[in-house]
Amino acid sequence: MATIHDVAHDAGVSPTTVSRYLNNRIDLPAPTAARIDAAIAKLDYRPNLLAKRLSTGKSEAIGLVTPEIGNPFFAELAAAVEDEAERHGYAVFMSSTRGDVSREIASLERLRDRHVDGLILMTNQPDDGRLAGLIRHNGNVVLMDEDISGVEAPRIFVENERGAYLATRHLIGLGHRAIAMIGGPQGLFTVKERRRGFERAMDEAGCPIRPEHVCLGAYTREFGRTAARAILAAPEPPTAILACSDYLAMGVMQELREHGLRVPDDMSLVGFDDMPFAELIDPALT
Amino acid sequence: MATIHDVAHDAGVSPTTVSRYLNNRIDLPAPTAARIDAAIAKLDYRPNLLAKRLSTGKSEAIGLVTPEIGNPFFAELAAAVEDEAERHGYAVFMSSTRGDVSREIASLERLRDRHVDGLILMTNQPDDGRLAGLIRHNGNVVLMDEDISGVEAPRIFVENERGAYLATRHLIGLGHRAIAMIGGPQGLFTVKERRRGFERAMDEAGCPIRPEHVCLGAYTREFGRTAARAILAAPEPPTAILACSDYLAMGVMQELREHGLRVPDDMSLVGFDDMPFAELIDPALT
DNA sequence: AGCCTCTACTAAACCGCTTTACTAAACCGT
DNA sequence: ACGGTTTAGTAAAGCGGTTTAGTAGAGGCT
Repeated sequence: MATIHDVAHDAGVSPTTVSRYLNNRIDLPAPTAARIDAAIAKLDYRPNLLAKRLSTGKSEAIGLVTPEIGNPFFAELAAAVEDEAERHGYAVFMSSTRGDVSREIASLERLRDRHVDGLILMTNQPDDGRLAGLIRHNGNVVLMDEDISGVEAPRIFVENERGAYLATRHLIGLGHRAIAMIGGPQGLFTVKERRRGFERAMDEAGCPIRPEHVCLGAYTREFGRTAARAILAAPEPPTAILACSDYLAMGVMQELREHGLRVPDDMSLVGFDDMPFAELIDPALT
Repeated sequence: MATIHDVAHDAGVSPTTVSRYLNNRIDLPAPTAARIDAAIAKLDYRPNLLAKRLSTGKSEAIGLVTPEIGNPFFAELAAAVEDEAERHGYAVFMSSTRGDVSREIASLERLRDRHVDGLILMTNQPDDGRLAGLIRHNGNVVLMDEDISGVEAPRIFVENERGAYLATRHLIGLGHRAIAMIGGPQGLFTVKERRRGFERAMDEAGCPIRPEHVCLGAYTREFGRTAARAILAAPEPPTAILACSDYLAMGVMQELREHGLRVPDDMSLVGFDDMPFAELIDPALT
């Protein structure tokens, strides 16, 4: 493959000139520029990215770390990230951590090793301090969806508290007073916030919250089922459930169905996230 | 950051020796190895990947090109690819083409530009020859899910013909004789194969296929709806539909629902792909 | 004429690692 | 004692760009 030297030689200039011309760091007289352009076209020259990166110290890539890329919620975010990155000439390295901290750490090491210039990090479990430490040390990390405490980094979140508040208001508006809430892992930022929104709505409406109607555990369909089972077994079951993710809601729905309960006739259900397929299931998920 | 030179100096050897030692290209006496290890630990040395890549000419990354990473079918494949790549120390650069040929071409250019060492390519539309040409020229491409004609490349496919055959047999086994088929874009490998399977099953059972019961167009939910509408409007509607992707099936389901038809009471429906959420919708998608 | 400024470049160092070709010294058998 | 082999390395040339510091020559001003 042609190198910048070949181009320079063909155009009768130095490699420096070609490099600077290609990077818009120099204004060349039209004839010279034309000669370089011609040489590039003739030799089908493409700059060697590997060399460029070593030279500049930039990898022109960002990492996108999600708990599970196969989860439509994250996949959709990933697609959007990729779109924007591409617009800026950046590549996106995606990885799924499967809730494994060591994989999250590995992605931060990729950052340190200059594999990527920056990282968009989404986690879904409480941090034991290790992530926070690494992020502080490396910089160039943006947190998304879920917070990591003790970190100074740009962060982008859903309005968790408000979302849960509105969802709960919705159920209260339908006449429900005994409402259960199912959420993700205890200690997680989104869980706390959504719970706060739920509690605020309930408080404002003067609805008591029974402790056994609040189930926290994981943002998985399986936990949705487990929690629904527990809630149904409670002495005084609720008439509505706020599931703090659509995955949870799907699990709840399955469990309800197996108990012969119909949504929304026998039990009202609201999800959180509005995943692309939420509207496809029957009944469509609120 | 420490470089290989710093390590070499600290350990009292040459950079060559450190490099060879780290790449297992040399057997060093234990004391020397220990000195190098100590120096690495002391200096917290991490090889500069950018430099390594320039030197070796390998990017240690592969590209994964999907029509839409937000589509669970591809997202799940992506997660599996990532798993395996990581096991081999490779990163995965993912991209969604949105069915845009120019994006598919761009990904092949990344291959040429050594952005990635190889490519796993999934397309979902017929190629006009441009892709085939580029692939032939670049090499190191693996085709997945969908074929591109005129290309010599490793390829991994679903058993399309057999899948459609079995699905159709299933419907026939339930007593259906008038079965419609909805598929993706005309000319696509998977479409042809699945259609062949459908036709074979129908032929074997002696069931006639009405031309207006075969709708080809796109692997989208929207086309599923359109096709279902057309099929319902046919003079003699079928009693069952084979939708050649779960996305199509979802569209069909929605349309049926809006027509007040129940699945499977009023119309049988079988999907293709077994997407992760296929079992979650109600009724669960066969 | 002499000095300054501007244009249009370039030489060479550098990024940090890999790899080829080579050597000094120790060992070994006869 | 000597030639051959093995051990334990090393020097230096890449890989292909970018960038800093600089220069030759033309033109302008006094």
